[in-house]
Amino acid sequence: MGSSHTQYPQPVVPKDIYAIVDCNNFYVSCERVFDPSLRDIPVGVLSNNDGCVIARSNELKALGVPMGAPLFEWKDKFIEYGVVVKSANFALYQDMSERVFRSLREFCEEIEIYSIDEAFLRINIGHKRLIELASDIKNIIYQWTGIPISIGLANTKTLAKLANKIAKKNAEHEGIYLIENLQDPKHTTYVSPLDLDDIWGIGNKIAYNLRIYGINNIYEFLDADRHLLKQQQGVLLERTWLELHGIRCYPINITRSSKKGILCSRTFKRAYTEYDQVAKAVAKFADNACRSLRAQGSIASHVWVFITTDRFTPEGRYSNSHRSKLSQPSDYTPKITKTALAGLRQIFRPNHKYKRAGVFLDNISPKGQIQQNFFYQHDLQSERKHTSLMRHFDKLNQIWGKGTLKFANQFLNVPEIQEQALRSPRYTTRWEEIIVVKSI
DNA sequence: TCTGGGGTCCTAGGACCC
DNA sequence: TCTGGGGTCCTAGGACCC
Repeated sequence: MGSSHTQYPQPVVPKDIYAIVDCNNFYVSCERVFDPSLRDIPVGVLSNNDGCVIARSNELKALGVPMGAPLFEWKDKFIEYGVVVKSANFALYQDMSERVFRSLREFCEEIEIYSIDEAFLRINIGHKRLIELASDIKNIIYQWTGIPISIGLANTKTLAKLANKIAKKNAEHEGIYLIENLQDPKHTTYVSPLDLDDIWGIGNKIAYNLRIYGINNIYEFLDADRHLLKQQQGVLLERTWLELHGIRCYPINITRSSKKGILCSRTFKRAYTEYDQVAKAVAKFADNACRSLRAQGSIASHVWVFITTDRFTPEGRYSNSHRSKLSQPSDYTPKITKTALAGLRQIFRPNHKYKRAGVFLDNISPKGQIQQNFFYQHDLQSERKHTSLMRHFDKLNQIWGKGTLKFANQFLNVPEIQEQALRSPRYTTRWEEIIVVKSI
């Protein structure tokens, strides 16, 4: 036996475990909650302008329809297979998302909302029957919201994401999978068929590069030299490697951090050639971006505006952007809109067919924390006035519906920007569209 | 012809995620 | 005819300063 004086590093016994809760085919599942006739048939949800497929039911995936499939290319196949497509209804999805997370909090207070359909949970190891607990969560969420979920359990976020992928792909696990140690041979059956880019943090490009180094699958990646990975691909890949070995690099962030940039942009249904058409769109995007900015209590100091012609037509391609620094950081819609439009003036060129535009607010900081610039002290009073005006503006639009109040520069006489022929009613957010359940 | 070195800040671009 | 939108983080390189 070794000397009792020798100190060996003890294996860390985790006190908790991470779970990722992922809503299955979220947008499709939301549609199905309110329209049961969509169950068990291939369903797709479409992007703005009903351009391409952004969510697919399992039945649609089984037909080989990829993410982002353009509707016009697939139309005939869809008709042949009896596929139902729906226009995206983001207000509904956002509302359903909040319901799911509210329900999750009944089980666990330490939640990080990672995306509209995913959350990380920190579960105390005291719950030793992990699978049973996960199973309870899954059943209750379905019961309360109608949304099916999958749960991956592991010691790190990256492993939990991998476990989740396995849970989804292998029906026998009923949507729940636990990885304590990825090297354990019991996982081989499920891990071997996965590709490098099934790992969270490894995309197309890095998977391609790894293959060049002779790393072709997850097990070869695990055996790779950590320092070499860092040297060739950077710290992010090193962290991925560590996380797969069970070493935590990414903790669960319970406090929701505010956004560091806010973007609002759209592809137009038809190309615009006139300045006024593009300007109207830009004004609308600036307005939307300012709303999110105020909603998180921030101000921005930089305003980007960008325009671009159709990316699929090579001839006459033009795209440009302009960045302005505000004299003072602001959340005031008229000021930001004016700045965006001034930027647009700089980059707009006639005789182009513009297909897309956007406004991006950058260098964001919390409101009220910014030091007043000495030279702008006299603006203080007008700023207070602006703040009060925007508060009322937001309040009224919240009560009476988005778009009740608008600024004049959005009233240029051009057609509506989006077309969503197949959108389902906003069941949960609009009184006039809510489902009426007849009582007996 | 030759022509320092180190630090910081900013920006653009790339890669990833959903 | 018709091809989404909104984020994050890291890094390399330039500007600028001493």
